[in-house]
Amino acid sequence: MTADIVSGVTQPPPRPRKRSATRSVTLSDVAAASGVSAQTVSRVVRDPLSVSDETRARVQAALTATGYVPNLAASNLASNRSRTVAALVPQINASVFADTVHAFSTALAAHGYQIFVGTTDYRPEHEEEVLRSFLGRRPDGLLMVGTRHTPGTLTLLGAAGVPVVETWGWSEDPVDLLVGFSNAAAAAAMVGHLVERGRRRITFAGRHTSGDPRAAERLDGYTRAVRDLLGSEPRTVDAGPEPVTMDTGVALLDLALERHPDSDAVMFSSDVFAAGALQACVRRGIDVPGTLALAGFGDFELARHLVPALTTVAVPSARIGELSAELLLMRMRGAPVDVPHRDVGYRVVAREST
Amino acid sequence: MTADIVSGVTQPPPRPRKRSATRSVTLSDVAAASGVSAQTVSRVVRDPLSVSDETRARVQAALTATGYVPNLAASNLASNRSRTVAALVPQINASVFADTVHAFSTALAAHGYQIFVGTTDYRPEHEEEVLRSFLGRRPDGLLMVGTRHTPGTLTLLGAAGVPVVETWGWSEDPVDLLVGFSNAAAAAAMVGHLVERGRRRITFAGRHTSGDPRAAERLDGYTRAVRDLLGSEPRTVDAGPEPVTMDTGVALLDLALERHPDSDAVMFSSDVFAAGALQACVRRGIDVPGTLALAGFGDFELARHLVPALTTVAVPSARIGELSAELLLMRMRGAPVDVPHRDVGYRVVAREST
DNA sequence: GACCCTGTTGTTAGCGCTATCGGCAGCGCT
DNA sequence: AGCGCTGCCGATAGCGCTAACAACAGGGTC
Repeated sequence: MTADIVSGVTQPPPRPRKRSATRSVTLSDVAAASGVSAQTVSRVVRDPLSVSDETRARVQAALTATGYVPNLAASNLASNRSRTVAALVPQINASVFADTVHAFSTALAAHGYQIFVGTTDYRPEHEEEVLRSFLGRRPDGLLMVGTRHTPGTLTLLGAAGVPVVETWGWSEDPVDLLVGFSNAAAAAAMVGHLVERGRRRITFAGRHTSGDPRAAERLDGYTRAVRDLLGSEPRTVDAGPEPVTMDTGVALLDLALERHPDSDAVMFSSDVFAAGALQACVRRGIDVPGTLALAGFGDFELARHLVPALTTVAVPSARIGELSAELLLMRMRGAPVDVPHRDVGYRVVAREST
Repeated sequence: MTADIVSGVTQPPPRPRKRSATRSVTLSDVAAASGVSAQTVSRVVRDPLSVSDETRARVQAALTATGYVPNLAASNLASNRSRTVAALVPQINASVFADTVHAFSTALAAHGYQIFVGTTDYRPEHEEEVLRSFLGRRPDGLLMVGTRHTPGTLTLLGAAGVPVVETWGWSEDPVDLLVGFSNAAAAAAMVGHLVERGRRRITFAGRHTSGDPRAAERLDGYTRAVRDLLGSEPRTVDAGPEPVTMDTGVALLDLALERHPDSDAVMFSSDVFAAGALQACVRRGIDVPGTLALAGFGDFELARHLVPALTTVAVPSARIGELSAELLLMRMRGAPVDVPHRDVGYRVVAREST
């Protein structure tokens, strides 16, 4: 509009640009209200002790008076740190992973990190997509359930250069950190237990062909153990892409009884399946463990309450979350991690159902 | 731009500032690689059709060649939209809420939103803290479980000016959107069912004094119904701050039998409690429903599998998530929401345990 | 030819915050 | 007085992206 004459040169008229300005309180608002610079307010927010008592008090008063809420996006951008950690799990509503995530989240929240949870719905190709969208947030760390990944996932992880913990499995060649146990060994141990209880015709029932690598690993362990201990061929039934529900467990039981009618034990890849099957047996009057022994995996709370109580493999879900948080914190701080791969083990819990 | 002599005034020489530059690929990297401006690359990423076929192809090639992953923090800051929605739930590992969150998340992910989940651990004061940290991300929308909030929470919500859906309850005076049902009415309906089945000495067992407003509302509904239908005083037992587990359910059963030994029915504030109690009865040889009727709340999958199958109140958890997403999407788009408060109802599911 | 479209691309100026450096006072020591 | 140090605070320049506008070509209309 008005072209002013400044130092003899015509300045281009500064056009006012409109932005849909955020309606919220900014650092400079607080700065103005307390008579200091924005930088000082930022210091009060992030490291109060680096500011004199007097100034701090004044700024803090202004902080509460204005109701300032920091804009983390701006903070991330400026500091190149997001104070965010992403967790990639197959399902939130699967309680085992929920326990891990809960412990992980609690431990990290204590250090000022927020946790993003993403679900892959047991679809490996989905993992890549979710990961990509998460990396857009530039997380400072990453937790993943599983140790098997697509090449695309590995490329993304490599390019991102973010600390990663893989969990719930075991690998000879982890991406970075690893907190887990051998699903195969755990399943083999369960076979050992069943054999010890005199079972000889053990069937494995799970969802091992449709995107659950952990179930597949358990199947491997089962297969090897059956061959080693009993010298017999594996007998398996598969749930395909069916969801991990008690209904599916009942269906698996039916399948097992149909395909392998001489089974004297069925071990499931999850307590959820086993619980469904167990209740179905009770309802039908199939004697457990007299006629048929049943075993699960995971040691959900449910397992010990059922009648008969369910034999299962206990896995320290919450411990996995805690330990993952611990290792990740060290790595994010740049501290050396002495033992980056931790085996948390498993435990066969013998109960009434076998 | 450069420091030259402008209008006879010597400009101070610009010192080069060092920043710990992000190692990752930026828009301008891609722009340079494909010979267009950064803005055009941005357009290709966000709205491919606004760019000519030829340019788009070239840019997309560069995009995959460089492995570009957008920095969402920068995007948020510039556009003042985060494409993020936050969900505040009491617990992730409580499967009912997990179903809601899952449905919510799935519905919104389809529209490009990412979901932050935060847990309050059934502590209202914690809600405020979590909310504050979430608002730092400037979410475009918010889902909250519950309709009762602290004044501090309400202030935060008001100042933030973000669309909000309250869920899992009912309120005469919602903050904004509301997708839920009356917990009180649902509990009353359960009392009605029990009375219909001939029960007269009904005990309510729950966790209603320690930060679970929904359990408290159910208690209210129970109390009113008992007075109205039976003209008797309420009999209740409380779990205090104990977690919502089957163990606690057993403890509640013990408490009920001790305090109100003449009870002919116990209704629990959650299926988890009821399931624990039910299995304890089976184990102890207490005839259900002969001696004692048991009822839960939530209609978890477990309920219909138990023997005897558990009578409960079915609540459309997933539907709540879906509908919330729907309403929130409309509001976030700025579209008018015709019916901003939706009652999704409940349903008493009579099974063998009563 | 003047005019107004439409479609496509580039330019500019931030969004709100923090890293980095500079400045200045106050102190202790030589 | 001179020096260095520490504690505190402010000024400046971005972080990587997008909104808003500018620019321009090509086409049609009158």
